[in-house]
Amino acid sequence: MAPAYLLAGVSAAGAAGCGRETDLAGVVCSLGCKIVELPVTYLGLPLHSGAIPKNKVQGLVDKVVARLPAWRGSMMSRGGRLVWIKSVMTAVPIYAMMANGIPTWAREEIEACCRRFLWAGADASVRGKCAVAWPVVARPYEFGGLGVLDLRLMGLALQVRWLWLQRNPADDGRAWTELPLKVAPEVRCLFHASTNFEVGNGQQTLFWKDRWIVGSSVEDIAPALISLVAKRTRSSQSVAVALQGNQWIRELRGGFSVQAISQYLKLWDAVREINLSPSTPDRLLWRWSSDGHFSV
DNA sequence: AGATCAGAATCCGATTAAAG
DNA sequence: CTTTAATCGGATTCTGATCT
Repeated sequence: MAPAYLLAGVSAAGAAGCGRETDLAGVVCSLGCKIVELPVTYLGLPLHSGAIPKNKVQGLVDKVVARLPAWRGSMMSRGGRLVWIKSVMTAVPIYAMMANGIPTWAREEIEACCRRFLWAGADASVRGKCAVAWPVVARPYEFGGLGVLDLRLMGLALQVRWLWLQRNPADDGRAWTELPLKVAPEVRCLFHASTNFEVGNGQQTLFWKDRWIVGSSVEDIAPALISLVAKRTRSSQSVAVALQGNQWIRELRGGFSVQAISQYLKLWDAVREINLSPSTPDRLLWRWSSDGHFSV
């Protein structure tokens, strides 16, 4: 049996009284796990009840710095240092970026480290030695860069991956699928802008938010109409439920503006043509790849 | 050869956003 | 509602390339 860790704020549980303590002991007994006080390092990552403290993140930055060659590249050509950056330096933070994401300051410190190494080598200062700005270096060759990984964009992509795994109907059966996922708003925007749903039985697709009507969402077609729907409904009602006896129309509350009426008619037209096929599940498609799959 | 220019990093203060 | 952190814009600093 795989070892499991039950992580709990022991001080909080202790304050709650001994009744809780015995409950806890029962859980520990039946699960065969142990109790650790937060914060803790789990699978090489800092785990914390609140925000991850700065010194834990600093440890990650230090790990990248430690990967600099001992002689600081004084014996390496600039091309050699570039290869080192691409294959070693930028690979170190990938794991942490995938799990939690890393704060802006940490990413900038890692980039500054790579920048100093590439342009200045063993010299301490990089001022005035950079041939081109770092955002240019971090572009693919075909866009005039040196093909170094852009850590900000890679971080976004790695976070989008969680949303993809959560929403992909072809990939269900994950225990955390129904749990709320905490990602940055721009990650959600990127996911929304990059994905289409191909509706089958309509159970996995959100009627109001997802892009499922020939590449656009209800939000795109009828922005004025959206405000008449309860927030909770917007983020939970599936296409299947909404189309069942035109339930979606009953979700519209409040007075219609002229604009809303015209958008309502437009949406009515678009939705009328949709036929669900109960036997096929919905499909989630990544718009930027030919096979519709997301990969990083 | 010396002056000047261009491009980039870094520093610093002010504004804005988030957390408790 | 206050404190703290993040972000932004402008000023400064630095070096190599170019011009006179």
